[in-house]
Formats: sequence, structure tokens, C-alpha cells
Amino acid sequence: MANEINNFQEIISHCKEYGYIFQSSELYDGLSAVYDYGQMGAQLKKNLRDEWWKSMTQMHDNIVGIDAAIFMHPTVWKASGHVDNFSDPMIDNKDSNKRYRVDHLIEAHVATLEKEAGETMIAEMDQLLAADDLAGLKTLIETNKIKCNISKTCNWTDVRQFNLMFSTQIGSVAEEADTIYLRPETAQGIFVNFLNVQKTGRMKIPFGIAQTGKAFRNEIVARQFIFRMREFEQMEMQFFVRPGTQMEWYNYWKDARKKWHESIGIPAEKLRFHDHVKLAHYADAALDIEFEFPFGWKELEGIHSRTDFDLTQHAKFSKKKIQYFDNDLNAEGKAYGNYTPFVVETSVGLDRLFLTVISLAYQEEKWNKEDGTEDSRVVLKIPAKIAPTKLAILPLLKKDGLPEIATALLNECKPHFHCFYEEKDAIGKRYRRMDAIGTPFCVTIDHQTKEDNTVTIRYRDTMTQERIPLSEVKNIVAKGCM
RNA sequence: GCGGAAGUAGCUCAUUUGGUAGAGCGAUAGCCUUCCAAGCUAUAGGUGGCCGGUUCGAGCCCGGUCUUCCGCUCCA
Repeated sequence: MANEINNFQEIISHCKEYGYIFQSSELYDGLSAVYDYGQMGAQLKKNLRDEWWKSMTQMHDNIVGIDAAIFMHPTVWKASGHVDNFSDPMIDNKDSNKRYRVDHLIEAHVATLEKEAGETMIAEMDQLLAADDLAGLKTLIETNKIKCNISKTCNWTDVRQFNLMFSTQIGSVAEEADTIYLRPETAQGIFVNFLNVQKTGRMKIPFGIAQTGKAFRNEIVARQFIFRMREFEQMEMQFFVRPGTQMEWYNYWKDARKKWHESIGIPAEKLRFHDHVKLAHYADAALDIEFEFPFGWKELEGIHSRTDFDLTQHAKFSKKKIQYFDNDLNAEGKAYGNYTPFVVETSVGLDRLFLTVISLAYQEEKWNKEDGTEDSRVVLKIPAKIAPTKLAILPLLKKDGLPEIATALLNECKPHFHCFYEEKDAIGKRYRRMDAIGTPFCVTIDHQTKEDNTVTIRYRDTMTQERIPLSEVKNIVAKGCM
């Protein structure tokens, strides 16, 4: 484990040194748990996003993609339950440093009381919660001598409100009614557009709506590099199904999503399922696809069976009917008719996926050269199809007409994939630089090229090289990146 | 949020008890060489995270603060 932690720090350093990830506002000492993607990182992230987008929307006839706004009507978050569930009064015990949700603490205490006294206390608590009376809640806890389970003391901090949603105002006048939130999840943008997409796209159930985009959570503790950030990007797809079939689709997507991760080079043994025991208020089944990060097994993607909770809630809060008319015939030969679809959600953290790919790709290699001396390199073995730069074009010398041939090759290739051209420094050094940023293919133009129109192609992962026709470079690299 | 550790050049680090900061690698320009970090020359890059205090004098001592990592906690 010590090695792995060490390794994790080296990955973080490497990400910075080679333009993958920088801390946000580093010039001003940084902003906690916010990161920027650099020139290499932005491209890798885009490639991951594109790969996901293609697998969802292009490869499934019945899934379409949308791009909903980050700002949404405030009532959306009341309907979704985020206003109630995302902002909880909390209190800390100063002796044990244990933090409790105030309502949980009081409810646990109530469970030890007589029925009548308990009900009185719950009623009092509800009143205080409704009035946002934080001082009153603390008084309630203290007068009833509610103790911490660990320290067995009543040494409490003040009750504080933690709201995991960021808020801001729309319009220039700061009034209560104008407060809006930065979305804490992208899913609601899909739910509120369910009818728009279904009707304009003439979608038939079962069908899905996919979306990628930023979401924001004011985490109490945000840490572990880009694993838990305050601003992060989700890639999610809501799959609308006929009520009663949700478990079938839940299992379908569970397998489909794991296979997708494997398709971008994540080894199966580094992935596992983790079923949720305690379910969220909206779900009837939920699991995580976990990856073995350098700091342990952690959630990479969530698969949730969200029932009809979200659509029902939005129908209720908007006072509009959100239903689907299903013309398919059931076993009795009658149309299924009107119903509120059930939803199976797949939701990946793009930043987590990025971290997964980088932590798998990062390798330090050592070997002995022919003369017996030791040699080494740091290489990012990013699968070719998601690597930020696909091909480096390197004239062996920057004279004798070699740069001209190289430039012509560059111009031929760059409309098709991302290339990098370099004529400085010894060839070995240039190879190492390409290893460090994860370029899967290098092509070197030398004097022989002028004679027989062949070049050397050098493979990042094996460091082997072979002679290929100059005219084949584009096709070979393009094929290697599929 | 609590506790622990840390912050010196792009990276990795040095700077013995307080006396105005160095190296290796890397980078840039040039020469030479040419298939796996070669050589030579030159150049750039740090108000020691930031603010304050003690001191004749602080990278070093003290306080605060920001950031990161680790453990706990939290994660609808």
C-alpha cells in the first residue's frame, strides 16, 4: 500500500508536469478541490466523453443525446428532493469529533423514550426544522441531554446548516424568490425534458436520453485529487422503460456498462459491482461499478433503478401530466396504454474515469541496455483509441530534406487524427517525451526514406519498431486507434 | 470538520545550530551527432505558498492563513 500511495503522488506530479491536470487558480495558491485540465488532459477527457457519447447515442438506435442548461427552475430541486435532502442541519460533538445530522440524532434519542414523550419531541423538532431555528435545535438537544454515542458527552458545537447545493441569484435584485441553484446532478435536465424529447423525437419505450455536463456539489470534504471535486462532469443516460420491466433493464445496463469500461482498456479484475444496501429515496435498486483506484476500491459509475419517482414528482410540482401512451399489445392483446415510465439510470463520473485511465496507464519501467547499464522511462500506456495525441512525426535530422518529407506526412495525417511534429533533440529523447505524454505511435523519417519511401514506426508499449511504407502510415495509425 | 504530515526553480531534492539559495533532471536557442533520455556552448527560471511577529538579520523560530497528501468523518 505504501508503494501505491507513493505511486498515486507520482501520478499527480506527472499529470501536472506534462500538461494533464493543474490545480485551479494555482497562481493564487489554488482553490480547494477544483482542478483544471491542461492541453493534454482536455483532449484525453474529450476523447473519453466522445467515446461514451458514441457508444450511447450512435450505437443505440433508441438513445438520443441532449444538452440541458446548468441553471434550472428552483422548483426542479424541490421536486427532486434535493432541497430537503441536500441541506441538513448538522452538529458536531467536540469530544468525539463525530458529526451528526440533527434529525438523526434526535430521532435516535426518541427511540429510547416513551411513545408520548417521543412524539412530543419529534413534533417540536419538526417545528424548529421548518422554521430553520438552528439555535432552537441546539437548545432542544441540550435540554434533553442528548449524548454522543461515542464520547457519551453533551459537549456540542452550534448547529450548522450544510447545503450541498451552490446557490446564486438570477437577475440583479437579490431576493429570496430569485435564488437559483447550480445543478447538483445532470439527471433532472433529462427528466424535465422527457416529454419534449419523446414527442419531438417520436421515441418509443424503451428508450434513453443521454447527456454529459458539469454538476456542482459543495462537499464538506472534497479530496483525493480529481476523485471528489466541487465542480465535476457527469456522463449519464436515463433509460425509460415500461413499469415492471425495470429490473430486467437494470441488469442489462449493469452488464453493458461494465463491458464498456472493459472496452476502453480497464481490466475486468480491476472492476467490481457493489450493491447498495441502503437505497436513496428515489430508488428500488442501486449499485456502483467500482474501480480499484490507487487509494482503494471506489465508485466509478452508478446504476440506479429510479422507479417513476422523478417523473411523478415533476408531474406533481408542475401540475402537468407526464405520461406515455404505449400502443404495444400486452399478453391479453390490449394496448398497455397510459403510464408513467420507470427509469434506469447509468451515471459515470467523467473525472473519475479520467483518473481511472491515467492511473492504469502510468508506468515506470526499468531495464538493462545491451552494454549492461540501466535504462528507464515513464510511460503513459493510454489505449490508442483514447490517447490525446495519436502520432508523433519525427525527422531523424532537421536537414537533408527530411523535415520536408515529415511535414508532408503531417499535412496528410492531421485531418484524420491528432499529430505531433518534433525535429529537436536526439531521437531517443523525443521517443521518451512521447512516452511521457502517452503517444502510441512514432514515425521517424530518415535518409532511407528518400531512397525507398519507407519509414520506421515505433510502438510506445513495446518500444519495438518496424519499417513500413510512408504511404501506409495514415492507414496503419488510423486502424491502430480504432 | 477533527487529528497527523508537508509546501524551496517545470519536476525530484539539498541548504549542520538563524547570516540576503544550490544541484540533478527538465526547458529554450545554437553547434555537432544521428534510431531509444549522447556531447558542447549559451540563456531563462525562485520576493523560499501567503500574511504578520520575534531578531541587527528569518527558508530555518513563533502565530495566523491558503493548498495538498494520510487517518477519521461525510458522500441525497
